[in-house]
Order: sequence, then structure tokens, then C-alpha cells
Amino acid sequence: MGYTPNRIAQGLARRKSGALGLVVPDIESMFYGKIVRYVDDFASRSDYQLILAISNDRQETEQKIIRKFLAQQVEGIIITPVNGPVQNLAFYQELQRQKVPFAFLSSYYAQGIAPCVMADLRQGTQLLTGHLLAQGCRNIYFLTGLPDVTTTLLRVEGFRQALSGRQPGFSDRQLLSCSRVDYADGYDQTIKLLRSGQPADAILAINDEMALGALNAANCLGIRVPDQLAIAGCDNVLFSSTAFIPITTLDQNIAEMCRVMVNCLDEIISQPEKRPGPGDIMPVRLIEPVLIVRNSSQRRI
Amino acid sequence: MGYTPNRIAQGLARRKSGALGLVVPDIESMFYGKIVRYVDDFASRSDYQLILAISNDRQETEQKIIRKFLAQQVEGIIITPVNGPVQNLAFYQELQRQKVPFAFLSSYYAQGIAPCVMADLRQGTQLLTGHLLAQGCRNIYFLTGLPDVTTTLLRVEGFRQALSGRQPGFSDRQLLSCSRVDYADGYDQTIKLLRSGQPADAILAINDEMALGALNAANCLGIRVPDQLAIAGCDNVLFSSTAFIPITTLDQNIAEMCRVMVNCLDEIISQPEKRPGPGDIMPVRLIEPVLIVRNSSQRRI
DNA sequence: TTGAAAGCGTTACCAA
DNA sequence: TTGGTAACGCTTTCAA
Repeated sequence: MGYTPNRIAQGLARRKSGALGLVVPDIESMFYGKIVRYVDDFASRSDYQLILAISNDRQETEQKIIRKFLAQQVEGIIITPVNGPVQNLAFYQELQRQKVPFAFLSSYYAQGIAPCVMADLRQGTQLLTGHLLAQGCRNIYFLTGLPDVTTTLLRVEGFRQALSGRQPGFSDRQLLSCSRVDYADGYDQTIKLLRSGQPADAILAINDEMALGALNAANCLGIRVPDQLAIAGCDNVLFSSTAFIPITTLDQNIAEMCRVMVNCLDEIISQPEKRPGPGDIMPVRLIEPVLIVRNSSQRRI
Repeated sequence: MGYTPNRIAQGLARRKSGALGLVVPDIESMFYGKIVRYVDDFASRSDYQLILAISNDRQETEQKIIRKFLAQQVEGIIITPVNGPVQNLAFYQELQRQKVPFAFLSSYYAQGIAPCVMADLRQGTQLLTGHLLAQGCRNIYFLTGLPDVTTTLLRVEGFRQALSGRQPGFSDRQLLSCSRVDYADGYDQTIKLLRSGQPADAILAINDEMALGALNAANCLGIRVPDQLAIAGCDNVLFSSTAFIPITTLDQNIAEMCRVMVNCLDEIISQPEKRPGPGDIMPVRLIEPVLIVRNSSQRRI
């Protein structure tokens, strides 16, 4: 009859807020947009209220946010790590010691600190690179992120594995590391590469924005895609499918990733006795990515 | 010394949660992504905690979310209306009667129910249309949203005003209304239009995704942009600047919009005695948009 | 200035 | 089963 209980008082009495905290580095990127969308989706299905906060890709901010979450009595925290080297690992180790229910999504700062759910980027990059090799590409350049970031390491490992035993094999020269990993980075690095006179016949980018930048750069210089230069991206967001030459990419299956994440955290929350602490096994659950082949890499050899 | 107050208990005792609720129809779109980003930004600056919820473009969900917000004792609610006709106006009128601090952002369901901050879409569309006319276009087609949505009405009004007194003047035939207003809608409608044999020399779309769809459709049919067909979009998100022919668009100045919104709501919250109710003036604050001219509309006549 | 006590709106427990 | 009461962790008020 029109009565709604006060959730705040409920929270106090029950000692649980029914809230889940999610930190993302950036909300304007389509990749994180999808993450927010699906985490919200699965969180509400499990009757959690989602509290979103944006770290602006700064770990200092991320940690401030986590402290706020804790003060707010969130029942669990999902951390989508910033794209940078780990700053203050001790902070997360302290969370672990206090048995705070938290987990990493899409990447991790260090293994064993907390459970993690992410795409199998090593295997995914191997798939993409393998596809480019199968198209006859022999000089593949890889537009990556900063070298000391987890996702970069995993991807480079996949790249290297795919090239191992090939002629020519892997060389560091093929790695072009970008700090902002955005459209402009992809465009600029590609222009620089193509003008340098190096024998590039393929560019693999770690996200679709950068791949689109590469495509436009090639187009500007009059280089034909895919015949002179094959291009592939990653994430399968709108940028790859709506390019004037649709871009080959990798679908990380974000929906599944978020489903597994929320379930995993939910389990940790509801079984306080089994809550993992230092010394316990903290699984990294890898979600299988799917290769999406489009025109940007299909050469008619 | 390591002590953090329990915000829930604080909330109960102080009778204020320090939280602001924000509902958006969709988080994967870059337009709403920007809105979330800036509302979060300004809300945190004013020491509010942002609670985000996604209505999935359904008003029923939106209303469920608002009820939850209320139970959670949020101090104010920002509603970014769904892209559809108003379903249950009585719900919002009830909020008004109860003097709930809430406001509309980027559109409104009806004037006078709550304050609103949004871009001046009428003037913006007039600017865009005027620009296309100045480029010599005489048969401009307008890819709009559903006809009974506030933003569509305002835009069509601007379109009509810009064309009034011209030869040929405004005709309903020039309005192509789209329900999903996404890339595929833009692409499909443009293909249909260009194949119909109608003498189109310009397409104006209500967002950049649709404009990109129009550009790609024209490209597929071998129609040269901008000389045979000029194209313009709206919102100035990444889709327009990264198209292989950069697309003319309208910047809605979302940052400013969100700043004004948060300040406005903050004022309403902090002055409970002046809280507006039925019969009070509820201003619609219009933010001035900026025309961004790019290649897709610059004809060399 | 300091400290003790009374709420805030619920839930949970225990006695009847 | 049903009430009545303590407790949740903090703020606020009022008296000392």
C-alpha cells in the first residue's frame, strides 16, 4: 500500500547493502561501455545494486574509489584495471589480507591476489596472427599498449608464439607500443611506419579504434587494404564493423565474461567462510575469444 | 588511523545519503557514455556519489529504477529520457507532487514537470540545415527518430524553419523516421532512398552513427560524397571524426550540459524550501550547440 | 569543552 | 505464532 522500505536502514540492520562496486578506467570507450552494460545486467539479475565509478585510468583514483566503496559497505568490488603498470601493489594485497570480496575483470595487476575473469588474449592474438599468416602476410606489425601492462604481455606472447618457427620469425622491431591506445595513436603510428619504408604487409592492433586509425592512415597514403596491407583489430565494437572496409577483429565475448565474473563474486560473497585470503588459489578464468574475419584481411592471393 | 566511518550508518543518522541517481537508456552509445562520464565528474566534485542505472530504452524499466532510487534515499534523480513516446506521464507528475528533486537531461517528457537541461536542438538543426543549403544542397533528406519524441519534434522544427521561404520548401517526404536510430538504420534508409530515384543531394542524420551508415551506403552505391551527396550528423562523437571522409556534425557541448544539470539539481536539493512543485516554473535550459564543418559536406561548387 | 543519551528505520532475537 | 526489545554505527542534542 505505497510503503517502500528504507534501504539504508535495512542495510544498517542487516549488515549488508546489496551493492556491488565496479571501477572502470574510462566509460567513453565502447569496450568498457559493454562491460558496464553487462555487469549491470547480471548484477541486477542477482539483485545487486551496481555502483559505478570511473578511475580515469589513474590507479591513485582507483584506490580512492575502492576506499569509498568500502566505506559504503559494498558487498563486493569488481576492478577493471587501468591500462598502466601497477603502482601500489601493496594496496591490493591489503585488500586480500582483509578478505575483502573483490576480483579483477578483463585484466589483472598480479596473479594470485584476487580471482580474475578475462578473455584469453594470448590465444586470441595467436588466432589473429595465425589468420594473417594464412593470408600470406610475412611482415606483421603489432600496435600494442605499454610494455609493462599485463594485457600487453599476454598479447605479445601470443603474437610471438604464432610467429615462432616461421621465416622471418619474431623481432622486437615489429612491436609498436602506444601509450593512449586510441584512434589517433593508431593513425599516427601507422603513418610513421608506412613512411619509414619498412616492408609492412599487415598491421594488427590491440583494439578496433587503433585498427580504424591504421586503415584510415593507409587509405590516406594510397595503400590498398587488404592487398598491400592487411589490417586486424580487437574487441569487435562498432568501429570495426562500420569501417568503409570492414575490419577483421576478435570478439572477447564480454557478456559471458561479465556473467562469469558476477557469479564468481556472488559465490565469494555468499560463502564468507570460504572467502579466499593470502595463500589460497585465485583462479584466472579465461574466456575463449572468437575470430571474426572481415574484408580488411581477406586477400585474394 | 585507518578508521573509515560507515556511510550507511551516517546516512541513516544524517538522513541523507549523499547519492545522486542517474538513469540512461543505454550505455554503449557514445553519446550517453559522454553523459555518464561528465555527470559522474561533476557529481563527484560536488561530493555526490553517483548511482547509475540503465533503462534499456524502456520506460517501464526507467520507472522501476526510479522507485529503487527513492527507496535508496538518493538525494536527487537525473533522468535521461528514453527515445520513445511518453508512456505514463502520471508517474512523473506524481514525483513532482511529492516534490522529489529530479530533473531531465538531454530531453524531456513534458515541459513544466521538472527542470531540464539540454542542447538547443532546434537551433542546432537549423545551423546544420543552413550549412547544407549554403553548400548548394536543395534536396535535403532528414534521418530522424520516431515522430512523437520530444527531440524529434524540436529537430524537425529547426529543419522546417531553415527551409521555410526556400525553393523547394519543406515537405514531409524529406523526413525519414527511424526507430532504432543506429548505424544499420542509417545505412538501410540511405540505400532505400538512393535506390528510389529521388533527387537527394544531402542527408542530415540525427546522430553520427546514422550519418556514418549513410556515408557507407553512398560509398557502396558509388555515389561521391560530398559532391553528389553531402552528409552531416550530430553529436560529434568518434564516429564522425574517424570516418574515411570526416563527417560534418554538431557538438552538443555535453560537458557544459552536465555541469549545468548537476549544479541545478544541487541547488534544488540544498534549498528544500524552494523545491519546485506543481504550478512552479520549471525552466528548460538550452545549451548552445556548435557546428563542426568537415569534408562530408564541403562541396567545391 | 566533553560525555552521555536519544534517536535514525529496519531487522533479529527471544520471551511469552 | 506474535510482540516487544535490543542492536546496527553513526549524528545530534542536551546536560554537566
